Amino acid sequence: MIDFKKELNPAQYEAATNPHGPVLVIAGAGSGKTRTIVYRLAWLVEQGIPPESILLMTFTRKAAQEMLTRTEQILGRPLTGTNGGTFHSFAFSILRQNAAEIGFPNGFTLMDRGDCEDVIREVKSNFGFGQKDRSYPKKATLLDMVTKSRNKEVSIDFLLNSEAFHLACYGQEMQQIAEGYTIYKKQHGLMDYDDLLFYLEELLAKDEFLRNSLRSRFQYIMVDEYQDTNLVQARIVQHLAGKDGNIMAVGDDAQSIYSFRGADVTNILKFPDIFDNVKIVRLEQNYRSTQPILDITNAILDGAANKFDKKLFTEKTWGKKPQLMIPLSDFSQSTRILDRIIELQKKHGPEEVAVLFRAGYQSYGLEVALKRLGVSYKKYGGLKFNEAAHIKDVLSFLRLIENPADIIAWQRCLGHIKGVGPKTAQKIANTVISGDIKAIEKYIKKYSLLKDILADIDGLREKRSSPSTSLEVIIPLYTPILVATYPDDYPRREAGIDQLLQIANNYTDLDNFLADMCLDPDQHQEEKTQENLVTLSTIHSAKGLEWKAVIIIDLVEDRFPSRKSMHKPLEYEEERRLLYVACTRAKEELILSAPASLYRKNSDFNEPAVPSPFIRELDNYLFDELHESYSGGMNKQQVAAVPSFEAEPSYTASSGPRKITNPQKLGHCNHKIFGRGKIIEKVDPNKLKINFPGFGVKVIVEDFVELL
DNA sequence: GGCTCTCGAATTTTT
DNA sequence: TTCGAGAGCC
Repeated sequence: MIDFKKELNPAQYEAATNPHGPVLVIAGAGSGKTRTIVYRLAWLVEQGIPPESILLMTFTRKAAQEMLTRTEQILGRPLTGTNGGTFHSFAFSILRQNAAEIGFPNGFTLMDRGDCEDVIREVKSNFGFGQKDRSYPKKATLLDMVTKSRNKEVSIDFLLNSEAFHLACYGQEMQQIAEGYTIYKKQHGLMDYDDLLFYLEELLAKDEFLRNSLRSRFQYIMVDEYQDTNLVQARIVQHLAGKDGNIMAVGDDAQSIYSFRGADVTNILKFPDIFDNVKIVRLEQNYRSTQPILDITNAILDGAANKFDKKLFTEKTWGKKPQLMIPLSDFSQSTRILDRIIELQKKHGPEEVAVLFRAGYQSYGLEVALKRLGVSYKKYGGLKFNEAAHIKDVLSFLRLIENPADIIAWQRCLGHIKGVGPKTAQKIANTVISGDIKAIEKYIKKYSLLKDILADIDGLREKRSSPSTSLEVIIPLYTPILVATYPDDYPRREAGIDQLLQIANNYTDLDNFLADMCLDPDQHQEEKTQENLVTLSTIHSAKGLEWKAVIIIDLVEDRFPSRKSMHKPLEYEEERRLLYVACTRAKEELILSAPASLYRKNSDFNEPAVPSPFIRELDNYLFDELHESYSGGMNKQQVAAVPSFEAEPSYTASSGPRKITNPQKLGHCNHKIFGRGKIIEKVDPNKLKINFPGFGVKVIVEDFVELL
């Protein structure tokens, strides 16, 4: 038996052992949220609840797996039958069994982001939109708007007016594209990520029998990261749980970082209104981080426009102050960070170090440096394995085995034939679907490769072969295409296809394999990597994880917060929460890095960079500041070495919160001694505040610089 | 209809 | 610099 009272604090205990009815757990960062869920699971099982009547909804499948594994550990026995996963994977499993009922009698194929963009392009060109207009929104933008309007459940016009006003004149056509997109998907048996949720809702709403059977099957429901659910997800939860069900929602409004995809914090706020007799439990004691780290994270939230009523506390009052590193450039940042990784791995263990960043591409420099030194790493976020062109190519063949109506896949497969583009591919596909043997023969005569492709696909469909067997047929067919298309790097891509074959070995069902490649593309990559590696991760993918030492890079304007969010208050605030999430991942050491300049591909110059406003507004007693010297070392609080006019020590933030300015508008200038610099703001009538890479911020009389 | 060349725009986060 | 879309030629 587990001594729950001893293992949990009173609030955690209350949440974990609540016998009946809805519970809302407001769990601050590092407050033992996962622990509470895990003990909740264990408690339910010890009370004699069958594990298969528990449904655990998380944001990634990785999180669900981890919770189930930890529960098994403390229970000391396997937990069979518990359903754990993401909303999307849950939706897929229900929908594939009830496809006909929602208008997909022949089943459906799940599309990833790239497929959706292809459909959008197709629809757009069918309408003939944007043919002469070079500034017409791109397919990616169009898809963004279509899916955002769905996820936020607002009209396209409303969306454009509120957050993309420059596109408002395209509203009418976008609306048509959105409708055409919906029709196209239905006609060809395709679904995107949003469809999984909306069709599930539709099914639950109209099929009372199914709804009741799911309700009686899942007596206990837990939803993690509730602040990141969107409206339709919240309604799905209501359908599944009923008004007074045994539902436990866990979340933290300060960690809401997915509003760009329609997540709505009000879900958490309205939870007590929607369900009856909600018990609210607050977890406020932080068990993860030391006090100096919490001081800085609390300060970051303090700057929020709509303040969070939250002050985390810890008993770990000891600990090192966080450090702010100012490398000379983003290029040298990689080397300096590499030094720190090695040092921190020695101190805390190789697994306990992570480098976090805003966007996937920001780790490229560091990845090159790591590879050069032969240091292995694991990376989360950024480009996905299954987004590589050659992987998508191979998967398209498999998709045609499942779903012959999948025109997008036909276009990918047949596009490799010389002289066949999207239009011809579509014609051939339609001929094949209609079964007009004579017409097919004609095409085969014209395009010799077509014969093999069709024969393989037909053969595999008839035999209903396993995913790996099918791949073994497809790979020899595809390899010549691969070699011809990518003459310089096909060996690397071949290795990727081998890896895909490894993954396929774990599946018996082609349907599930294809869906998982969209729903959870990374899981097997992770298995493949060994333990004991430093982690590189986007902040979004780092949610819910923790390390002893965390390094956050590229904390400069335009990169973090991203340029696009600078002038949109809501997005700007989300960036702040994102930084909050990043910093609260650290248990013992936190290092922030704000390079003084950024390399721009299109100019030979390193452009000066301004530290993120979130950093600038922090009081300087919260962290130690280190500057990179020209010899490559890091010096504490180094002041510019060159005699200067009114030199300011770089960004010590001594003056408290500073005004957010818009450096783009002020432009750049040249100075005889400091060289090229970025103008930050105008001070006095004739003085400028200028950031010179390597020298720091200076205030200089305008006449001494040459404006560029 | 497909392929290639040229010119213009632009650069997040994820299921 | 790179990507993507359009125009014009095959």
